[in-house]
Amino acid sequence: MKNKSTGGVLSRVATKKDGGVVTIERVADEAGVSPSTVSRILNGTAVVSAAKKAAVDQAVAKLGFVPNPMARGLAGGRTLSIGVVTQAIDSPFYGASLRGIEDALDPAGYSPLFVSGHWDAPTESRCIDILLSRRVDGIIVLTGRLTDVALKSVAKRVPVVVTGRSIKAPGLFSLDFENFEGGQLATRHLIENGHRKIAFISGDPRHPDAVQRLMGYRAALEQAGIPFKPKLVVQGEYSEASGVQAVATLIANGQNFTAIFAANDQMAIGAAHGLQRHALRVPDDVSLVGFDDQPTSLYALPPLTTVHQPAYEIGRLAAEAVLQLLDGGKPQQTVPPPRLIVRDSCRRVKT
Amino acid sequence: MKNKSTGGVLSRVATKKDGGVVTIERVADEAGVSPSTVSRILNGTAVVSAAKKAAVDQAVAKLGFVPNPMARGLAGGRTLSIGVVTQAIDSPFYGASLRGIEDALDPAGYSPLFVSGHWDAPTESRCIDILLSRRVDGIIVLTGRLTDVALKSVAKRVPVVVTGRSIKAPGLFSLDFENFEGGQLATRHLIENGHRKIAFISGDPRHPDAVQRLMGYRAALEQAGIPFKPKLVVQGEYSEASGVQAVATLIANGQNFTAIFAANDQMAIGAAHGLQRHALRVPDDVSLVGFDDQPTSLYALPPLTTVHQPAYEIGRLAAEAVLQLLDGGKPQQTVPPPRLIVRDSCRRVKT
DNA sequence: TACTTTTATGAAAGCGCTTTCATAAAGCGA
DNA sequence: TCGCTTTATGAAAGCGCTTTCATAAAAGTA
Repeated sequence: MKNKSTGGVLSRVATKKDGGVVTIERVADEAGVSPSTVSRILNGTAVVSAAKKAAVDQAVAKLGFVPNPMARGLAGGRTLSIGVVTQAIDSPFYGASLRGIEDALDPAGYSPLFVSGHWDAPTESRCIDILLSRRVDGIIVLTGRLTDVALKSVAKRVPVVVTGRSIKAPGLFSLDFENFEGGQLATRHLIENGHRKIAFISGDPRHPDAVQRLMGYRAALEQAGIPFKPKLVVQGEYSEASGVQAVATLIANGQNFTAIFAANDQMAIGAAHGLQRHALRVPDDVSLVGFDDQPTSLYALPPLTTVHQPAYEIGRLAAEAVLQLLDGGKPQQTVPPPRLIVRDSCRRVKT
Repeated sequence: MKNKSTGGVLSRVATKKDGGVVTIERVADEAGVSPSTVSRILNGTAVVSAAKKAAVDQAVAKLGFVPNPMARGLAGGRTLSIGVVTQAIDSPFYGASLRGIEDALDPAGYSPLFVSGHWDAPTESRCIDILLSRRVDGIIVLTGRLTDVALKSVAKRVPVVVTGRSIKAPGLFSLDFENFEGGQLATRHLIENGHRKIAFISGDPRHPDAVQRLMGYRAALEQAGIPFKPKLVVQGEYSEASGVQAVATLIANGQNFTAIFAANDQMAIGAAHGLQRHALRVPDDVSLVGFDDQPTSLYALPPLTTVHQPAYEIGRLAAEAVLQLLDGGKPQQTVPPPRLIVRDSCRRVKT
């Protein structure tokens, strides 16, 4: 009882006195049943008489027994761990998703194993190898550069959930955000505010989501009868620096614009920065819209109008989906639709 | 050979055709030696004749053998995984450290297992239990709220490296950043620029690092012969929102100040925001210094002058330290000293 | 050459758990 | 009540690896 203060395992694992590590066998002895029975109760694998169950539960509590995940994994072929391939563990956007994953996995007794792909297909492939070699029970891929084919092949080994695209395959579930609609939403907002010369800072065209946002931008333009002007589109790479650079390019090219829509918040922040270097103020001279709604965008100066992407939610849903896949179920989750968060970085333009 | 394209394990693990999973036994058969010998070669546990080693190496390559970490862990008592207790996996600051940890652990064949403590001692304690129950070989605690005593007790079970404080104990290594000096540095910079009314937005007094930064602030004041004014210190909690709030408090209290030093960048950004709400401009009306040098601070408007804290480096060093601890060595690493990064958020004040 | 000591290698015993497989007990219909 | 299926439980066989322990061969000593 004295150990209660520390809360749990902390006081029991690998303690040599009191006769060594608490194993399932010791629990069985204590409860007067066989190890098989203990295992069955622990995993709910079979019906066991109420009396024995009570005895075992009590023994488990008394001894502070915690099953050894390694032994479990070896014997049962499961590791209770889910591999998560993220692109950059320190990206503000992915961070929220990771937390969502953590939160969903924890109650199910699963642990996430994070690896970073660094936006690079070979690295990502290596990451998956590492995860596979660690025998994870399932894999979550947060966007990434891997081809659909490669993913499908991984899905033949373990259940896979991938975000940011939509493919269907056995053992594979994809969770796509409506990037097209998001792009449309943002652009439309600008148009409704009277803007007609709207620049777009795009992401890497190898990202499906970047492409879709661009398509959304073009669609909104078209719907409003505004001709698409290729020169107003500059390619960035989702970093602040590339946002700064994009603005420099736009201005160097002598482009005329009253608004900028950046394909993510980081580039929008960079753009704000770049604009300031050219003595252009947001929103007085140029309106600005971002994409993602990262927590910090609320504190940008001025606070950034942006398309909200439910990063935390996406992580949570992805985790729930693998869990279902593992259960042999058919996941059905869908990501909430994009919402425009209107803040102070846009201004109505007089026509 | 056809499998080469995917790069590795991907093509081998758990493949049922070709006779099932490749085990050490199959390798042994292929090489014409016993499993023991293969194990010895794989781990370098004993001297083995060059001929057999060559045969085994070849068999390993041919079969694409990858040892099962679970079996390894069960048999050898090691998991080749390191638990990492972070406070918030989605904090921009910790992200960099996590990447540092990842980078240092990977080449050694170890994998990090991340769990979030959410700045809460009981949660943190539970996290450690989870890690322990997963039989991690070592633990890295990034700051956190746990008492020194609790940490020492954990260190009795597995090697522990903790950042953000300095305690000495067997099996425990601490990696402290010179927060005091950092605080001094920032404050001194402000003083050198003619400021005498310098407000300080502190962190939670339960964080040793927050306290030390405050001490540094006071020390710099004292050295300059500026009397310490308690009313100029407002407590925040390391979030943007609390920075906004702190400025509001300062102003509501009718405090007079020409500069603000915030104990972290997030609060500094919040403060900039709060100042703007009161029509105060940075740096024209109020100079601002942060702490941490988060990547985004470069893109704040104006770019934030701040104290650089080598987050990535800290993670890397911590990981190297656990690895050494596991090796039975005595880690010696020290964190690089704080550096002031001067950007545009400060202005010289006329005296 | 006959002996002891060292060395490379294999056989086998676990690590702690899950999961058949077998079995004794219980339930059931007639 | 008897023979049948159903059910709860235990014994035991692994999961894939590491690590004693034992042993045959090699090396060293006198």
